Amino acid sequence: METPTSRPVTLDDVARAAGVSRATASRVLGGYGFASVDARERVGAAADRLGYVPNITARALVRGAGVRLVVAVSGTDATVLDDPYVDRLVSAAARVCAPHGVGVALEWLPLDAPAGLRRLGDDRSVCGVLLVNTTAPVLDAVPAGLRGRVVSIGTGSPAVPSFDVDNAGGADAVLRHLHAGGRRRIAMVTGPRWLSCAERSVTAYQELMRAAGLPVRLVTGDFTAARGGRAALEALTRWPDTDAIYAASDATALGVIAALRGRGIRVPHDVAVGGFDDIPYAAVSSPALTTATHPVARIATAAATAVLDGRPVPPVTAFPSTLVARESA
Amino acid sequence: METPTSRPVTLDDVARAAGVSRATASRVLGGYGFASVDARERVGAAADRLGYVPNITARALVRGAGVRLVVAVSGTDATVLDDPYVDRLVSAAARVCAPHGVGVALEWLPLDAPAGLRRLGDDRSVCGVLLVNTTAPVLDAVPAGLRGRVVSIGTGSPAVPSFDVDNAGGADAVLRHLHAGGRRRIAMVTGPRWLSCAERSVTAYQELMRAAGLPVRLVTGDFTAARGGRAALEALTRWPDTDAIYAASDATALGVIAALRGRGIRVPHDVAVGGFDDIPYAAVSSPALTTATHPVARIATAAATAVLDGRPVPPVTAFPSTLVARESA
DNA sequence: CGCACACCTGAGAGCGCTACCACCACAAAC
DNA sequence: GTTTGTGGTGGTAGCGCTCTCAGGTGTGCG
Repeated sequence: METPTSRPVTLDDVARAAGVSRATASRVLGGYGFASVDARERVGAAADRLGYVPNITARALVRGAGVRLVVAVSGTDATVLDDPYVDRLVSAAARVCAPHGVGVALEWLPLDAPAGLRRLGDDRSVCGVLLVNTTAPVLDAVPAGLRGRVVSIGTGSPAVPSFDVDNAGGADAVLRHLHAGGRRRIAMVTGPRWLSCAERSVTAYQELMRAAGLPVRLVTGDFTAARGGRAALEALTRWPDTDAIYAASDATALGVIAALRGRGIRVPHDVAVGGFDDIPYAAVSSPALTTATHPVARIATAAATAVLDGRPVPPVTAFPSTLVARESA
Repeated sequence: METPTSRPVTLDDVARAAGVSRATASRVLGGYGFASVDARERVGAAADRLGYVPNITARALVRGAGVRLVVAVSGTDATVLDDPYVDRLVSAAARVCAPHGVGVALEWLPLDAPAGLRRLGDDRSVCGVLLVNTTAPVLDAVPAGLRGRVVSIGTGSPAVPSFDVDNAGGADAVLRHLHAGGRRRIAMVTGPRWLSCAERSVTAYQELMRAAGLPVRLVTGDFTAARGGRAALEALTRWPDTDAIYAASDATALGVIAALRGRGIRVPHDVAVGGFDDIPYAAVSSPALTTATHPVARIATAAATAVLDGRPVPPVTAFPSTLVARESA
């Protein structure tokens, strides 16, 4: 601020201005070790008089700390990065990381790519990794150097702690609501079948149907609206008496509703529709979508915080999912 | 990979393994300066045999380059960071930055806060700033040290180049479509009035209405669905004969449609609704939303690339917005 | 033969910071 | 008086990398 030259202000400048050594200035600004009240005051004053901002890069280098948190999303191709769910995750992580001087990078991790993970483990500028939508083989391939710096959002494993919504609980809540509403021939549009965390809601569906003596009607989806619409039509073709459709995501459910409307099928009169996620648009769809909550931002925040803190975390952290009953079911 | 100790592989290790100096190894791996074919091969082989990954932090320090790109979103409070639009921006930026070893941080920039900007300018670990939804005063407060490293998404200024969708063009396209459909009493739900890039669509609306001899009916919104719904009701109360509503965002439009449905007003039969953004859910809403495209990811990609490249960019880059006619209008 | 001009290489000086270590002053304990 | 802290301080060795510079070796040309 005061420097006539535009040369950035360094710790040396502050130390000199305060009449102390660089070591003392570092101690004061870093808030560790001893420093007299006098020194603290002089350094503090000099620092904000000069507009000193510590150089995160230099600090990270000497401390051996990373400056990037990588969000690695597994999937068959790079289009998995286009999912609004990923957007939300990245955004929440970037918000948590900002005050720590850490930035977030987003990468696609091919399903069969331990190589990509190894590179992340060997990269000293990476302070942590958030594995998203990953599978057991990928989790098993996590290199030792990454242990403790990586958490999974979704599928977990003994080696990698996981953060996720209670998929089974959320599915259960919506399905019971459907059942309580008198629906007895409930089809489900799933997420990608290779995604084991998504399979938990499929399992919940299957168990509930069997327990209630109801038919199991599964159609594969991929969380997108377009695929959801096609899946709904497919379900109706295979089982014309279907009176409810449970979709594994709200986007899927919205696609389902649109497809049903296109066929002149009334929701919820003819077919009830339930979703999962409670995205902002669920409340304003027509009809308003009955769904279960998925606190994506909170999950990402917790996961990023865990990595940033570096403290050990429990192997599984499940966030509760609660029913939001609206009009569609 | 081969190292028995888990000590990370450094350039020194590679150089030693290849039997050359660190300088030569650096030249080969950095791809600059001269290096014999022999040296190139030996260094390359050693590098991937040892699993060498350059330490971005050290490189950034010596080069004086930053490792973070900050997305700073202006607004009256921190809730502006919850907007899916911001999520999309951050995610796209994070994707572009990843291969460059740069991470993205997300911050809220209070509307009256040049201080926050100055700190970013003095921070040597910040390689660039993406200013989002900002205002002229903020733009004027951009410190000299940040010039050339900052671009704006939305409002621009002589000092800061901007990237944005052609707001006026998109608004125009939707409004003309409304007019062509026979609508003559068209109300508009705006974005936040302090946001000058959003005001461009308001201006387009006003000009078109005046040119066509139609009444100007403005209600203030804030891009959210909830506010859109309230705004629609307000418009209908003030001007009961309104036959079309143009919303400044798709989220707003979805809220408008939900509110109209709640009042038993048919869309588009009684009131036509047009939006702006063409979010994924616009295609599956009921009725499907007529809107104009807003290539958010492309804009963010271009903006981030511009900052990363560091080359001068034209003062204004406008991305075309095209009409997507669906059912709601 | 000498000179210019390629191509190629290694030594080494930092980038800005942290943290280890040695040191000093002074007070309390022996 | 000596020992043992204990608060406070500065010197300085790096963290891993880039890049300048000085110094090679070879080839073409006057």
